[in-house]
Amino acid sequence: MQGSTSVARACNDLLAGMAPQDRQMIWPDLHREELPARIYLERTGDRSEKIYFIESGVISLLETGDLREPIEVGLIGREGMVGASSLVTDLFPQRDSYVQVAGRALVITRSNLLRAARSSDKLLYYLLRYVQTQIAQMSLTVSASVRANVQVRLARKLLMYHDRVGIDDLPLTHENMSIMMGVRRASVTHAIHSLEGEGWIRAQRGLVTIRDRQGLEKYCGPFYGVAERRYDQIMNIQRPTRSDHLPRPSGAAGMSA
Amino acid sequence: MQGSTSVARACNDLLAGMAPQDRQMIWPDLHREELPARIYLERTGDRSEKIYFIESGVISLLETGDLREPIEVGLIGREGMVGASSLVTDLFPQRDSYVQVAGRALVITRSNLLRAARSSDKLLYYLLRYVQTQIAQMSLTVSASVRANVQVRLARKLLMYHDRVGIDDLPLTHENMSIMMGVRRASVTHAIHSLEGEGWIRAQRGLVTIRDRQGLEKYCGPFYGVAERRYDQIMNIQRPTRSDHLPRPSGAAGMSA
DNA sequence: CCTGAATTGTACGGTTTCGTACACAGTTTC
DNA sequence: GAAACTGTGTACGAAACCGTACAATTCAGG
Repeated sequence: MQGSTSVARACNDLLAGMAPQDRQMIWPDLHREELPARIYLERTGDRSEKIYFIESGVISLLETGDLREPIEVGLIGREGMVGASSLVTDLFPQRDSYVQVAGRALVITRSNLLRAARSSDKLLYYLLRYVQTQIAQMSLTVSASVRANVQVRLARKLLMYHDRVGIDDLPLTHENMSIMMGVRRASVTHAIHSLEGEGWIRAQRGLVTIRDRQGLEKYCGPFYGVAERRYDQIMNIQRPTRSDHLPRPSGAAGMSA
Repeated sequence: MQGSTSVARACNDLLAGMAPQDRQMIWPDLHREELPARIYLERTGDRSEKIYFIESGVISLLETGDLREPIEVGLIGREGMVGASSLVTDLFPQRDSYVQVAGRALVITRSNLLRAARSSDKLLYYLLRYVQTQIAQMSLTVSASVRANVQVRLARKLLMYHDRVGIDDLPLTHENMSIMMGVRRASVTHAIHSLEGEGWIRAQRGLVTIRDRQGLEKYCGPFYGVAERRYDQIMNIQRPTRSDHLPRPSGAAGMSA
C-alpha cells in the first residue's frame, strides 16, 4: 500500500499499554499506513501477511457465513488490532476486516510479530488477553442481538463507533448501518429519526453526530458498557471513575475520553 | 467434586488430536469427573482452578451481561474444553459454563496445564487454535441470531446438541430452550410442533428426539454447518466427505458420527 | 392414591419488523 | 446544467414475536 512512513509516536492503546521492552523490541518493525475507507484489511480464508495496530478509524469484523450479505460481529479501533488471531496460529483469517471509517494504523509483518511473541511470553500473553476482549465483545453482541430491539441496537452501535473515532461526527449512511445490523434500511431510518427526536443525535446525509452521549448510554441500559468495562478489566486499565458493578456507565466506560 | 477416578482412555477430541508427546505429558495429571446436569463449571468472575476436557454431555456458555437472564452464546461437547481462556492468561472466566446435559470430563488443574503449555509451544498453539473455533462458533451465532427466525435457530441449536450428545435423545425442556435462546417458551413450543410436524423430530416431556437429521440440516440452510466445517479446518480434521464449499452439509460436518 | 410441582398446550391483543415499493433530495460526472 | 448515482423519507399489508394468562397433562413424593 501507500503512505508508509516511519513512526514518531504510537496512538494505539495496545502499543501504549504493553511492556516497554516489548514495545521497543517491535518498534523498528512498525510502519504507519493510511487506511482508506471501504478497503479490506483481511479477507476470510486469504492469508494476510500484515497485522495492524489501529491508531484511528474504525474496522468492522464481518461474518458472512454462507449468506449473501455479511453481518458486523465486532468493532476495532485504536483500542485494538487486526490480525491477532493469525498471530497465535498459522491460521487464515476467519472473518473479513473492513475499514468502515478511514484512519491509519501501525503495521507489522506477521512473521516479525510472531518472532517477537515467541521470544517474549509477556508479549504473547498480553496480546492473547486482547483476543479475550474481542470474545467478550462478540458474546455481548449475541446477547444484544437477541434481546434488544433495532433502536437500542443502533444506539449501542453508535456509541461503540463514537468510542473509537474520538470525535462526534460519524460518517455512516443508513444503508451502511442497515447492512451491518442485518435489518432493513427503512428500520434504520426510523430508529435514527427516533433517536434524533430525543435530541441524542443529529443526522445528516452520510453523517451522524453524537450530541448527547449520556442520553444514548442511558437509553441503551445494560446493552452498552459491559463490554467496555470488561475491556478495561482484562487489559488492566485503571480509569478515574472505575465503578465496578454500578449501573452508572459513567461516561468513561469505553475508549473515548 | 466426587467421582474422580483414574483414566483409562480419552474420549475427548482435543486430547485425541494433540501431539502424542503433549498428551503423554499431561496424561498423569488428568482425572475423570462426572458432570451432573445443572451445575456450573465456571462462574463469571470467579477464578476456576480446573480445566475440563469434555468427554460426554453438553456445556453451555452463558452470557449474562447486566441482564437478569442469561443467553447461550456457545456450546461445548466432546470436541472441546472448558477453561481454555483461563489457561492463556491469568484471567477470570468471562462467562458461565453450565452443564446442560450431564456427562463426564477429564479434568486437569489450571496450574498443571499452564506449566505444560509453557513447556510446549506446540501444545499451547494447539489449544489456542481451539479458542479460535469457539470464536468462529460465536461469530456465526451472532449471524444466526440476527437473520434467522426462532424456528430455524431452534433447529440449528438442536443439531448442535445432537452433534455433541452422540445419541438421538436430547434431554431438553421447552423452558430450557427458551431461556437459552432468549425467547418466550410459547415460541419454542410452537417451533417444536412445527419441526415435529415435518417429521424431523419427536418431542416428549423433557425430551427431544432427532428423527431426520438431514431434514433438519436442509431446513437450517446456511445457518448450520459453517461453524462445524470451520472447526474441522482450524483443527485440521480430515473427514471422509470433505466437500469444501459445497452446499451439501453431508451429515459429517460436525462431531456427530 | 393424592397432592404438589414441573412441563406443555393454547389463546389473544399488541408491537416490532419485514418485504416491497416509490418519490424526493443531494452529489458527482460528463 | 443534465444525467446518473447515491442517500433519505415514507407508506402499507403481512408476518413474526411478544407479554401475559390460564388450563391441561405428566411426573415425583408422601
